[in-house]
Amino acid sequence: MVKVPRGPTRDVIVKAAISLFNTKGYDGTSIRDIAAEAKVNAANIAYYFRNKQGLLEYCLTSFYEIYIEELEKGYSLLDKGAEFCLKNIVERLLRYQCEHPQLTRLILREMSIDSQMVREIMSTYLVKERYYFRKVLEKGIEANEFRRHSVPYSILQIKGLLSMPFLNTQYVSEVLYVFPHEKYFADKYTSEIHRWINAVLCKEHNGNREHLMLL
Amino acid sequence: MVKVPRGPTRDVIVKAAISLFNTKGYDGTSIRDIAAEAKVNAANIAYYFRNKQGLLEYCLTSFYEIYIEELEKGYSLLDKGAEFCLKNIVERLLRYQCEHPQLTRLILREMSIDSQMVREIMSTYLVKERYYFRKVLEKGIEANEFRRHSVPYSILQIKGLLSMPFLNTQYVSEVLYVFPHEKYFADKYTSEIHRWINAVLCKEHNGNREHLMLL
DNA sequence: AGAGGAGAATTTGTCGTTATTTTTATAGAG
DNA sequence: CTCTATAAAAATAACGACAAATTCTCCTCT
Repeated sequence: MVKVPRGPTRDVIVKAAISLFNTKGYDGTSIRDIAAEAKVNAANIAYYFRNKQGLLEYCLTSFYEIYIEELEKGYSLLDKGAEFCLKNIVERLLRYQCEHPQLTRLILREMSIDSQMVREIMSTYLVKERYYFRKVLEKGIEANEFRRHSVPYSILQIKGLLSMPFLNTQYVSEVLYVFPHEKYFADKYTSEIHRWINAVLCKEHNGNREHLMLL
Repeated sequence: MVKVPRGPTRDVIVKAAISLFNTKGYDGTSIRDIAAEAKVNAANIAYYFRNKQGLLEYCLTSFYEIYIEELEKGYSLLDKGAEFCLKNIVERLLRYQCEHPQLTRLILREMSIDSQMVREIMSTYLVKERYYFRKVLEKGIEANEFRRHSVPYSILQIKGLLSMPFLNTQYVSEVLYVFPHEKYFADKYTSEIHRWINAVLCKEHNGNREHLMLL
């Protein structure tokens, strides 16, 4: 965990860094770029975050701290039923990701690189994430709410459904064209994933067969 | 399209480049890295591919040429029904991607960066890809095979399902643990997506409600 | 006055690229 | 078959640009 001095300059730097990492990639962004974008001196970044890697670590951890908190809030509802719990988790995570689309995209991308650095930073969070998902799905099968299915595969699918909209702007732009108000996107997309949960995971379910048309 | 001299050295370079781009990212890989990995001199890369970007272009286009060909082969079966056609497309694309996991991952990652370069190289192929998917889905709705649904959203989902396994090795490793023989992964995963097509897209369908359990 | 935050300059290293040279392969003439 | 002219392929060396990190200097508060 990175310990970082506080101050208004710090937040300006973080904001600029996230934006640039997002559009140009971590390796493609220089400290000078960030300094220019944030309108601060390059040496300040070293002061606040020790070095470039420290800045990235701070961005990632500060995001995932909250992300896992949201996940845990949803998970705490497991006693109200696996389906309800899973849908709540999906809603929370999606809303949070929609509030931080740049970071979400950045993480998805940098995670796919074999740099030990990002892997190490994230691995703790990812283990937790998978753990909670697995518990919910297993509980659902146990409680006869969900059909028997391959849990790791379903986790992979859920994670994919949650990640997709942030990964490829080309495809998302088409969806956003259909859902023009971005602020409603989280809600709309949440309900789409809920329909997926109904159709693929749940056993026979009232309303399961309703039309998928949203337009 | 890039015109590139032939020769055994060229293929060695391409192989090394794909491997390194995949693990370290395009910006994170230097021409010297590639040269070292391929055990050739750095200047040869410039000789063969003009410059670093030329090398990337060659990697991407040579992949996507075949990718689109496979897509078109599947699309040509549209008169045999939208469901059949879509499943065939999925099977082809997934098999092809499984044969080139590194390139698939590389493309997914670099596409998500706002570099005009990659975007420009890929845009033609992506337009074609979306066009074919859209046609198949619209045909399916028209022919009353598929339920009415949001086509752009479904394309996003299909594309996501196809991309997921290559994006995040952490999650995939769990799936591969379940399906230990990698060569069968394409088949297994294809059948999972087929089940998705049945559950989410198709109207009432015999065998639709069978268990999803694969183990 | 002194501590700590911010800017400037310097150092060191690496990047992509190019210009040039050396080696290898190919083909034609004697 | 040999020798040489010619082109292709590969290796070498070096340039200019810019990156990150470090150090030094200046400024501003209490």
